[in-house]
Amino acid sequence: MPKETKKSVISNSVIKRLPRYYRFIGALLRQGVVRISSEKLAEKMSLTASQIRQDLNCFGGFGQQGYGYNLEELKKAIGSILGVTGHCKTVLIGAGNLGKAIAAHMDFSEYGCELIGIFDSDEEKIGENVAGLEVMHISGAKSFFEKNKPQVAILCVPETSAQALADRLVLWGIQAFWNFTHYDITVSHKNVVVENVHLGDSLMMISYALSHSEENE
Amino acid sequence: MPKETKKSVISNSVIKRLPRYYRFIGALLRQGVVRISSEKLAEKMSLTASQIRQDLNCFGGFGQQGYGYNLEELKKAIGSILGVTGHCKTVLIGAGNLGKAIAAHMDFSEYGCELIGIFDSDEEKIGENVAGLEVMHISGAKSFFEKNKPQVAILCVPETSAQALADRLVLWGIQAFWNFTHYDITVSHKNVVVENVHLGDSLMMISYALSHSEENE
DNA sequence: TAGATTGTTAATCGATTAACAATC
DNA sequence: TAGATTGTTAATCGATTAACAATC
Repeated sequence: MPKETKKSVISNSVIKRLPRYYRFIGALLRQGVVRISSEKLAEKMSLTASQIRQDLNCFGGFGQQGYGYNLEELKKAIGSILGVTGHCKTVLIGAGNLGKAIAAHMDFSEYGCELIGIFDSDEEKIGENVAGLEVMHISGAKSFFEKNKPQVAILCVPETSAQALADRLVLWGIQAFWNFTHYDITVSHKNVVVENVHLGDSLMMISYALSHSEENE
Repeated sequence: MPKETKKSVISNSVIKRLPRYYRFIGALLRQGVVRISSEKLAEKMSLTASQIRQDLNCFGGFGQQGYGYNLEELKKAIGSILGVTGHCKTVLIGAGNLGKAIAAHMDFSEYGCELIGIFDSDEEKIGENVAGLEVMHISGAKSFFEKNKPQVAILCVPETSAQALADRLVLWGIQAFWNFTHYDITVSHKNVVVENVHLGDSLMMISYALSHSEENE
């Protein structure tokens, strides 16, 4: 029987690796693999066996000496650690190109979330159907929040409105942001969960890598 | 005069922080700030002054004792390090919801890239206008690549086609991937630049954080 | 039992922070 | 010149890797 929650504080480096484990384990299961040793998994993921064992042992002894790890068990365990079995009530703010694509593209339930409302300030977009939901005007957000108590806000608005909006959303009870804007929410709201998807930063890393690899050729 | 390229190998931790510096410096400039000390900047960015000085000194002495850093100079320096002045030729593969949104939403030139072609395998999408470009059929990609030599591929295809596609693209000369699929390109193509935008991973981090913060309340 | 492989402790490595002399 | 603040070296901290005894 695995002893859960061994360490009281898990380092951020470990946590950030969990979704990747979860993905690889899922893929292996789909291929019909039943068990795997830390060494074999390490090889597949380009990690060290040591790191895998250390990482997993932060949460409990999921393996068995001489056998390795049972993948089904492991997937369940990591899934429950990541909270994918939950359903955080989530709203999308900003139904532009990107917002719509996110709403339509993501299978929220697979990641422990549930999209329950979409808001925009543009009158033209109100009433549009996006991912099975009607876009609502932002002016109705406050009462919607009071009634439905969403915890997560997806921010897909222009940078100029992001700061003021984030302030209001926190006031209205939002506990976490999935932030697609350039605005750095963490700086002003220290006690709120923020996951930044700075697409521009990510793209710049590519131009950095390319401009510096050319030098070596 | 700043002495460029001081360290021969820059650690990844430093590089990943550069885009954030670049954003903050840009914002400060827009506010009319001319110079800043490492201490003040650290405060604004929730970092330590030490770290900022260490980071910047990997690339050269951009500051001046007793004065601090000139923001305009610094922005130019970091921009040129990041390669935003270049224009990596970029193609988008997959003109679904997400692909279209990325093409329309990103100002590629701001990040040192240039979108020169969009491909899809769905006959229905061919000819559609996305971000000023006509969607082309993937069957024409090879000759397009030979002629135009794109370096970067944005991958917005279903996971099932990602692996085979990545293999072909590498064969056709793609040097970097901006990867929006679940497939881990790095594992099979070690010498290619890969920047992953695993939106699912990012969303899971939110459900993790929320499910664990509730325990503390 | 013998072999395999974990869980865990100890050693190493790298990144961050602190301190301070150099200097604008 | 005196004050401010950098660039840089040294100290600390944390994360990764190696090693091995425990055990299935």
